[in-house]
Amino acid sequence: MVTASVDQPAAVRLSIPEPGDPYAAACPSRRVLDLIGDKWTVLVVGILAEGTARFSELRRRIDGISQKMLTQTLRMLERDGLVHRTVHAEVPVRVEYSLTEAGRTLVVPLKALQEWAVQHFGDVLTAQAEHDARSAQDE
Amino acid sequence: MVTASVDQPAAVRLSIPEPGDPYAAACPSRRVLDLIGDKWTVLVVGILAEGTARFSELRRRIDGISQKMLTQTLRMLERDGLVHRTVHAEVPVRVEYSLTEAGRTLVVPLKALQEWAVQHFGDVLTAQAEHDARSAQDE
DNA sequence: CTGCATCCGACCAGATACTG
DNA sequence: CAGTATCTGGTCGGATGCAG
Repeated sequence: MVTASVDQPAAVRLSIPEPGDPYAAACPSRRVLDLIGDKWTVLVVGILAEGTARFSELRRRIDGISQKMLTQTLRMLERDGLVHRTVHAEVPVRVEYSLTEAGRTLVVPLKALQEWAVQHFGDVLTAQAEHDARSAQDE
Repeated sequence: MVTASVDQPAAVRLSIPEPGDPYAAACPSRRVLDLIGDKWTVLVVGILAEGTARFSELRRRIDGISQKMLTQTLRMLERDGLVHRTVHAEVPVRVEYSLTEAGRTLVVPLKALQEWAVQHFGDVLTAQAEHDARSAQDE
């Protein structure tokens, strides 16, 4: 996998405005945006923010997620150091997931986003309906 | 255009727990998460937060975005009522984009997220490197 | 219970060519 | 300058079957 040293594309001739400028393709902070770009990540972190949860609990509470996607999301979060995985050597196996210290810091901005979503999705839907109605007329 | 027909899975047999519960697949707030799930959206809104910008300016400042993706992103944001599009009937044509009132409310949580990204991507990269090193050992 | 491996269809996104 | 149209490879993600 390796994150390869992307050779600075010629496109970036401007000095970088800030230390971590997401607008430069080469900037690693882009990877972080990809992280939240995964729609499941937001939901998983949201649940783990409440406390430790088992695999099957996550699966049950996140409506529509497949086993594959949940595993994949958790692996990624683990790799990023945001989620901790604990395997209890019992039979049957019990696996628990929880946020790490770093993971907990992500909760704050994520909650803000979630609240925005809840507060504004009504407006968004209305705007969509109006827009679509107008588009249909123009045909 | 795409807008994807949301397939209502039979899985949604539960009544929706809360007015806007993102954990229910049927809840429209999921669509809002999809919105920010688009990695370009965050960057476009970030630039427009500074003020009006032309198409080519956006294209230039967002390193790596294709013309097609920029158009698509802007159309989506326009449909959602977050971005306003103004066409100046000149030659050559000039088109300007700006955030609507609703769009500006999105800037706040998005900025928070961007700041988190800038502040923590170092930790994330470190965690990844350690994780990968450990994985390589186990082989 | 928790996961990995595989197959496979659907959608995404880049490249290219053309228009007002 | 600011798009639209189309073709296509690549990726995502669900379903299924198997394993520790």
